[in-house]
Amino acid sequence: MKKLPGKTVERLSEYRRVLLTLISQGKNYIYSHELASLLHITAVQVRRDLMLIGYSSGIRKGYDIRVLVETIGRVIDSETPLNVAIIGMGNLGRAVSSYFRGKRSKLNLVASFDNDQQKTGKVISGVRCYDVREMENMIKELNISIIILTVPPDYARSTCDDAVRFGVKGVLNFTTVSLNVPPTVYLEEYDMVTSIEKVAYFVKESIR
Amino acid sequence: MKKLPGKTVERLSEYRRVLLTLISQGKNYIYSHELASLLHITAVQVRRDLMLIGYSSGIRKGYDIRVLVETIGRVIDSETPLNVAIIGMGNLGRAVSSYFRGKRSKLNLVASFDNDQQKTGKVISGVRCYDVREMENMIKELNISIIILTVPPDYARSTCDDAVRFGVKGVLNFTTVSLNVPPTVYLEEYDMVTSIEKVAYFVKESIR
DNA sequence: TAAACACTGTTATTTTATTAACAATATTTA
DNA sequence: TAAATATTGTTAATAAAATAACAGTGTTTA
Repeated sequence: MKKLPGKTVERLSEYRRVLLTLISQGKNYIYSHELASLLHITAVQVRRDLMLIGYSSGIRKGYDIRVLVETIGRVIDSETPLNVAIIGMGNLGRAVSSYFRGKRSKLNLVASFDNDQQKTGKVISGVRCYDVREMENMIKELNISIIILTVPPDYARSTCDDAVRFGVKGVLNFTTVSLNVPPTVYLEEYDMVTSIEKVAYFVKESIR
Repeated sequence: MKKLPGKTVERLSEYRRVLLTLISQGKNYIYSHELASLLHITAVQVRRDLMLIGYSSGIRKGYDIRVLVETIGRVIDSETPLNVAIIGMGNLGRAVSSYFRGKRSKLNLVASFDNDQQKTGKVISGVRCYDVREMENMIKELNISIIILTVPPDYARSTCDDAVRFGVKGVLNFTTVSLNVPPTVYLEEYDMVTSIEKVAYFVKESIR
């Protein structure tokens, strides 16, 4: 299948998230307009995304939620599970760990790293925490291909460079520092201050 | 000034973030292509964004960083500061607090809320933590117009509804639950699991 | 069972966002 | 100081994303 636009991948992930909660609530079928309204988008958007992944319900009483979840998984999940590590087990690292751990069968959170001796060697928020100096060994040994970077700003660049050198292929950067990676590595950056400022901007504009 | 596209607002916030660190490093001027490369975008993008906010350097040796920061502030910041509260002081709430507190002069983090008696009444990560039952009083008393929602999923909807009822105008939702707000309220949602899945997708596609 | 309806899948259109092109001009160099 | 260069600001072109339109077809209703 042709590589999907990033926006579509994001929405597919969101579809699955709400679909999984609907399953747990005992729902079996869902119309495109229902799914759309749960995510504040249009039904056309939903149908178009599903068209892109080649999914068709055939019937006119909505999509079979289980089948849809499975189809989305076949498209966006890796066939063989990918191993993930969190670097920096401060508040944010621990938050990410508890949000994420065990949620997706094809993404295993296999390790975390920190330089604080109080943390290393222990299991924190469900993940074993290693000393950052063990990064090279563990990335190779555990075949870690994705890191989530939640270290203090001063350590961000060097830690990322190291991880890339040790073979990591994807980086999710939550630090306030903008990183550089070679073109063979996928980098996603998120800055929560930017999100807050965006909210503030539109609030300001609306109450003007 | 006409309302700016959300994407431009995001980039302006990012420009300012890197410009502030550059100032602290003693840099005074910056070319559009330098700023662009720091954020992995093109120089045209930068110049176009600045055009949108009506900023012109006049000279050909880059933008005066201080002036640019000030101009961006005039556009995206509220004239009178906006008050912000974090609801839910778990790991994520505390992380947001330390990322954000004191960073922006026009956004004051004035309170946090939790239902854990161990936390209420104390100052946590630099912010006073109130009992959620005090939300109505405090939102009104402190004139809180923006909330950052970092509560467990089960509390997300009701907490958001309450806050909106008490007068909040902007919501930044970090929970895994998709929310509904009236059209007068601005809602921004971020799901870190989606970001991780996006990274995983592109990693998987690149190593195929 | 026939007509009305509702929903899907897909193409066409519109809108938004990004990139390219380039004239104007400050700055640098010879 | 004159020519060459580099950078900006802006318009034009392109690309990407979202929306609208609608034909086709299960499904429901009378």
